Amino acid sequence: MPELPEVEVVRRGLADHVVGRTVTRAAILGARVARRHLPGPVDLAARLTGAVVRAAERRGKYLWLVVQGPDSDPEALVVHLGMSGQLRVEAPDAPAEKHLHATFDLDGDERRPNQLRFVDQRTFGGLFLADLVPDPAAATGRPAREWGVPGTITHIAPDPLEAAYDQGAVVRRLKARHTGIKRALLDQGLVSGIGNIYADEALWRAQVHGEREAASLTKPALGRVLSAARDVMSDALAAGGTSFDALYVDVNGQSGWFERSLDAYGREGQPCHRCGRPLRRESFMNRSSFSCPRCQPRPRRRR
DNA sequence: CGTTCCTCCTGCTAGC
DNA sequence: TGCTAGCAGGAGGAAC
Repeated sequence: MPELPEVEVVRRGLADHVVGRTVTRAAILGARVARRHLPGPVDLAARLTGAVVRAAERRGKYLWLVVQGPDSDPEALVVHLGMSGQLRVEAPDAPAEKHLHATFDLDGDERRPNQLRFVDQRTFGGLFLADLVPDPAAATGRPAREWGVPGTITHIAPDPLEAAYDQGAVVRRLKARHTGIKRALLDQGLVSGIGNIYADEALWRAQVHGEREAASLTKPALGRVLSAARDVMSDALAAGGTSFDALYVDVNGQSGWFERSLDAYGREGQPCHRCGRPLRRESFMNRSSFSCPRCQPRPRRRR
């Protein structure tokens, strides 16, 4: 499942293979992939045709291409991969994938594949156009984003790897949250980019159970959780960023996933890498959570 | 506003 | 063998 590191690998691939090129033809296959583009798929395709790709940007799990038509201001083609979305760069005559939802032909460069494709099995992902606005989360005294951010995703908080991220501010907001720390980590309005896998990894590193009430943790403990989240995603990016094929903007998440060294997620019954106790799996928020019964004791009262 | 719950979707696996 | 149920889960919106 693509979380911040996987999406960043995709963004880097787009920066290498798509930025600077012009969309000569756009095709949206089916309405669902463009459901968040309110004017509809025909409008989306029409507005992309002839646009130049200026940049590839990301905040948390959201990705966007800065695109600019010949007579218009730059705008954002926002892409969310959902659970199974992939962006690939391929030859236009490559066989259509089973769950192909959009194609974007890119202007001629005979040495490079020249069709960007959006493929998504579970169709939680999608594409839409948005105006670019100044980043409301820009921290004073830090470099602002050159192109701004899409206006429709200003509710998404900065992620731990970007300049606008302010860990102290997130700690202060966590101190006011009367909910489980894991639930809070997954709230993209508080800190973005963390999904179920990296939430479990961060909590394992910080030795905190996910059902501990956020507000009940000390500020230093909250800081350790957030630092662990930043570090584990940074480590995953370093490990996954090296192995993608030039023909694929993303390896699809799979090869990065298998090579990743996880300490908690999916390790039910396997020994804790710190203390040796078998890890447990708990069902929580209708999804699985993995933790060490010794290093991450459950809170006495729920939450 | 904060918080919780539900829903969207397909493919794979476990169990009968 | 073939069926069903359960599971995976990001994010938005409804409901309280």
